[in-house]
Amino acid sequence: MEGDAVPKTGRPTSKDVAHAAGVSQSTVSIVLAGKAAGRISDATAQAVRQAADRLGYRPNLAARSLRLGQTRTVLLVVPTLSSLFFGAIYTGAARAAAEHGFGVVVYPWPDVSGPARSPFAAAHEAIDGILASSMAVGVLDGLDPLPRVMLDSDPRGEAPTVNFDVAEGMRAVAAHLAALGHRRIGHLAAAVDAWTFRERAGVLSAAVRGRPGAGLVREFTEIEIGAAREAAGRLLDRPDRPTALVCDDDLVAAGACKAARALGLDVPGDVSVTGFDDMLLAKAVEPELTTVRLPAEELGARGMAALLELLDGRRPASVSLPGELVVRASTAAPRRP
Amino acid sequence: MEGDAVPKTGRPTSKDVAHAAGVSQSTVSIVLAGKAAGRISDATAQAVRQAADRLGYRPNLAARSLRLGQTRTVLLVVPTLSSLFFGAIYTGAARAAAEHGFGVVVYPWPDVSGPARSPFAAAHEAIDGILASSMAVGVLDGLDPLPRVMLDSDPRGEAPTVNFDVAEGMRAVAAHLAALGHRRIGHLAAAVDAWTFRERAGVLSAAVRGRPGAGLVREFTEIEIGAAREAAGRLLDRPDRPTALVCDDDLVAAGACKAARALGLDVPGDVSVTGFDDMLLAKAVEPELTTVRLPAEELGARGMAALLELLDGRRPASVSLPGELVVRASTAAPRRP
DNA sequence: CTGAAAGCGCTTACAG
DNA sequence: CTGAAAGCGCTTACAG
Repeated sequence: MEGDAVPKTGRPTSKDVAHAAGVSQSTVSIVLAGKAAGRISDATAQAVRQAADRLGYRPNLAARSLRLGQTRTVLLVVPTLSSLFFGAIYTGAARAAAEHGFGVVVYPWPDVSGPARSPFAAAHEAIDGILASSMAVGVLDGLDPLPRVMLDSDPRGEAPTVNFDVAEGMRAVAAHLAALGHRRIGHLAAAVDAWTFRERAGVLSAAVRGRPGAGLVREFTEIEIGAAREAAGRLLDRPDRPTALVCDDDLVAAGACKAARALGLDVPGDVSVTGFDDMLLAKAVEPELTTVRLPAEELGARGMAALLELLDGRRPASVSLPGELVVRASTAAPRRP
Repeated sequence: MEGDAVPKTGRPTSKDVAHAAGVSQSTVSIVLAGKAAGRISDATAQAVRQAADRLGYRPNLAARSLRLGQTRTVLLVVPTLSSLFFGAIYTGAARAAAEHGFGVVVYPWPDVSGPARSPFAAAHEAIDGILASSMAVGVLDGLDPLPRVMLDSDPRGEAPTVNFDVAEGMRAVAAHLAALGHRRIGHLAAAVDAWTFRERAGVLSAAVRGRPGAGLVREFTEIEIGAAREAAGRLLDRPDRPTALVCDDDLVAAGACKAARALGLDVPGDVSVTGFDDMLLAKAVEPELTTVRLPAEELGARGMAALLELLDGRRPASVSLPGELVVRASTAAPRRP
């Protein structure tokens, strides 16, 4: 505690630790990197660790990055953070990254209300790889050739993908409704040009087309409560009113329920409604929503694992996570099938 | 386009640009930092910028950070990202930061489902300052003495704060309910040890105490739909059932509505319910919630502005953002006042 | 108006 | 088993 060289400028450096422990900077570096085994005597290693502790030493990451040519940080690009869904993806990704000593920087882009510049003009562009989720087609084209894994995206692209099996989820919705006896189906489709929504529309169309006597009408809507309500109203106003409304998102389903109620229609008595995602909202509204559970946190974690493999020089397999149908109170047999 | 020295290892450096433009590295640095005025001839500056463009040069941030001793990155610590509220704070903070060339790294902490380690053990700890929101008391104690601004936190701490005026918001709720004729008030209080909730409880107690003939009962609940529903059930089961339920969060209010419905009680006919936050949920449920609008995105932006001031050596003033009462359909006069 | 040099703090061959 | 040295890419005095 006596004559330790107190570093002049705030934080102690490895040089300070070396001085305090009476060894060289190289020794400090080797010990603190956990590479002492068979190279540094136990006594010396002990001394280094104690000195580091005492001084409160933490390595300067900028220097390490510069030397190593890598930052141990990856960028997560999501369309917005105004959705629990992407918050969950981040949480999963950050957890998986932390297990490997990596950090995650999120960038909502392109986000109307978010940062205006591209992720790569931002100050924190010191990055080893990119995880991008649910991007509209072409949004990421022509950008950095950094190692990249795509989440919830068209698997036919060049980058490895980690997806939900939305096709299976949508088929389960169609089968559930068919079993209940619904024949006139309305689809409240998200007006978002992304793989997942095209996939859902295609599967639902095919499923209904495959059933004799069944018909499908479709309206597009922003994923927003007011817009969803209006779109649902248009569907519900039709002379051949659908007995079931399949929605691309729980929020859209909430809007659909509001539209039904405004027309004096009971859910699920007069019209059944299904959602997609199974985030918090599905159980907050009344009736609670029949929906497809998409494990967003796991998607983030698996995506990060794949990216870490990629950074490690391996080629990760593309994976598809099952989406599970959760039947709650918003679906029932139609009154007059 | 002819004999440009193609950099060996991927990315071009300022040295490559210097060589391509036929100048020194210093000149490149000065020009690209925008400090050429009166120091470098226009022709030279032109040549540098063209060479940089052509090579696709982008400065290595690790090297810049090392040299400058600062990273132009700040850390945003929030309790969780499983809440739209904190997503909005991030969005606002990131926007304000980007305007000044700063990046923001979010860290949900302590978050059960999030990264396990403290923000300062994480890989991305290369940071100039900290913005922390809605932390439980003492959570940030004993950490880095980095410049810090607290959001939605006790203003009596050492760090500058940027807050909502929750006291005023809660007073508006109490006045609204009083004007409607409610006398028996139930408070569904968040079981979270944070400044904002203690403030709300204190203000509501005082407001009710100040009205002759009025009474207050309080139950604590996690901010979670199932827990809120149970807590609301306990309040609604009392012989002197409250005619109005004041909730610390819209999600809690949604749970309260469910509890009422389960008991055959109409909202707002038999019991009025108010929320707090006015995030998406408030308009997704039925009836739509009377609530206090808390401008979370603005909180993030103002907080970042304050932190940037602090990093600039100035001492920002603490600010308090008004929370506005939004009257919707979940409150009405009690049937038997 | 421009260049040569130092140095930020780290890690990793290379000597010994 | 340990140390001296080089070098990652940048910015900023300092010369000229």
